[in-house]
Amino acid sequence: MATIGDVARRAGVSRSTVSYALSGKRSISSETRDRIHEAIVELGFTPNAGARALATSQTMVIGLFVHFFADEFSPAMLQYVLPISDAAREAGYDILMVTETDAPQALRRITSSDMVDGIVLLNVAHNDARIPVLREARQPGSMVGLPSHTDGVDVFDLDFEESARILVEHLRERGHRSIILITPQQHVFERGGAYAWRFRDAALERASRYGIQMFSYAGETQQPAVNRQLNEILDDRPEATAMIVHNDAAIAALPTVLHDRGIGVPDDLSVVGIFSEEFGRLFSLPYTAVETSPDELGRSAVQALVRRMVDPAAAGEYAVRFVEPRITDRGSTR
Amino acid sequence: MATIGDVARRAGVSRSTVSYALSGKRSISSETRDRIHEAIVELGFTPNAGARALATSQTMVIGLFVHFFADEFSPAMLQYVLPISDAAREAGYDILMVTETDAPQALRRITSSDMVDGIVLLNVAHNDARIPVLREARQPGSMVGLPSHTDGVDVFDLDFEESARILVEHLRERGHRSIILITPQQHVFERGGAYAWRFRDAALERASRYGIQMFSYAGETQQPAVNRQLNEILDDRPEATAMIVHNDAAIAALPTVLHDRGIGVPDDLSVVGIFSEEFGRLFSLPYTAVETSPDELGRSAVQALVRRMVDPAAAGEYAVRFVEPRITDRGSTR
DNA sequence: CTGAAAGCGCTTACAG
DNA sequence: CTGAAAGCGCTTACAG
Repeated sequence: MATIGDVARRAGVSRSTVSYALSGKRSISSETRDRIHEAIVELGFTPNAGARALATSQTMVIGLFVHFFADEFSPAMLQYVLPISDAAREAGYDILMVTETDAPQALRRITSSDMVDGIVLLNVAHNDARIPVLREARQPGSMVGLPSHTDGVDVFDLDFEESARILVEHLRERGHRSIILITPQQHVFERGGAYAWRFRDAALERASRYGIQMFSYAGETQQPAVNRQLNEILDDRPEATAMIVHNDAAIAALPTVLHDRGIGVPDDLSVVGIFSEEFGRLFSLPYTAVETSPDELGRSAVQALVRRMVDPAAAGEYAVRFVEPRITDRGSTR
Repeated sequence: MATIGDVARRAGVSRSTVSYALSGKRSISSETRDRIHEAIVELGFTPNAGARALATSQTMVIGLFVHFFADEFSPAMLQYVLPISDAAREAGYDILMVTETDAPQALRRITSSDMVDGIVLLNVAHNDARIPVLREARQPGSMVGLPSHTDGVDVFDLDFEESARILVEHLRERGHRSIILITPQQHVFERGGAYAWRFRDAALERASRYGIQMFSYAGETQQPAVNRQLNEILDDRPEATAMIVHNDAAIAALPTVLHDRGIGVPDDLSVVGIFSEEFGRLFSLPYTAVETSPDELGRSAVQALVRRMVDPAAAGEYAVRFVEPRITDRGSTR
């Protein structure tokens, strides 16, 4: 493979001149620049990334940490990964994707060997074991999901409390006084997925303030349990006139279940959910819902990280930023 | 950050000795080894990946190229990505994930800057623009999916011809003489997804050999078109007693459509498909199907690549390997 | 069993 | 506007 030395020789200049021609960090006469460019093309030269990283202490790579839980409904995760990858590339970074089970150890390995310039964490839990490791790393970190301790990192998440209030309010305005709430799976609570209780608690609080009856259930994960549970809940609560679903597996299964029972939406039951537009399209979900904006969240996390990698001093205070929930009315309530 | 020099000084040895202690490439007295180990722990030393890559010409990173088509039914892709990531890590490699639209250019960038030791391609098309670039690269390449030109790369794919034959045979044995075939979307054919016509052509060939009537349709991609089309097809072909579905979006929608029409499986219609076990679980698909084995395919591609990266000479001839289809009987035929 | 030195391929002050 | 040289942090023949 051609090195910068080969290019320099061919162009009859020094290696430093080639380097500067490449970076544009000092002015070069147009003649030499042309000769260098020619030599580069002829030799098919591309700077070696490792050498460059060693010289500059910059890898132009972002480490992306994703968890995939075998027992979870996974198609949603991709909606975060893609915008993150796109946003990174737009800023000139590549993505090192890490899916290891022992994420804290992998995080230590990747950061302390300086394989990346920054870290994005997905699936962040309330007491996330990756956070202390990240805080000790040289590289800045950014994430989607709210951990208990947010100092030293940039945090982005949907405003789940407000999302819950919007949906309860939406149903209250339409006169509903008895509502079923399907929350994420029990293990999401156990694992510390803060969005689960942030949404549930806000919904319960708002309901009780209005004297609305709310029946809360932690959803099942896998079929056929999901369908069975939905049926049991509907049997249990014939008085409920509406349903709030904060659970991907449950909402994806709901159309079939309701259809089987001959329950019409919104005539017999009002249904609202919280999911991304793309998820809704994938499963043809006809329900009014709060948009979870994975695209916006992923991109924001990368942009904040890039700002900090480029200029740690100028990036300002670390912050928790909540994306404002928007409701999309699909006519599934009345 | 501590360097190998810091460790050497602290342990009172030379840098080379530290390096050899790390790699185990020559014997070290147990005393010095202990002193070195102590110094490493005290200083929290981890070798710099860039420096190591520069010195060894090995990055221990694999480039993974994935396409995500906005108009495609995407949850299936993740089933390949995960096993690939796992298999890579087991062999000591990390994954650089590239999702760029202009994949050929990205591939050239990544390989010629020596960011990776090898390449895995997903979503390979018949006339894939990435293949010529890959063939010119220094790094070996491995892929899932069958391109028109396979020299210089390792290729893994399901045996789609045999899959089609197995399913036609399965229905023929049960006396079916009139079968609907739903193939992948039209754009999959246009884009050169060879699996689409390999399966379809083999199915048609086998059907015609037995004098079985087969009605072939290219499936729709997005809802609500998917449901509408399935209904039209069923209206069109009341004489059909069975259905073969080679289309993720269609098979995911099928339970609802059949239910709505009051068509019982297998009493009124026999249905077989071709999808992974995990995909079937995700959508609760009750259909007998050929298993697509994304796990096995992804892992095999990585293993072949690792063999070639470790010892290009010993890895032997490049080959196309087809995974043998296995049928899982879920009782949806008779 | 261990060390001194060269080299991997870049970038960037320092000089002119 | 350009060059010679030092340095980034490793590994690995070469010597002893």
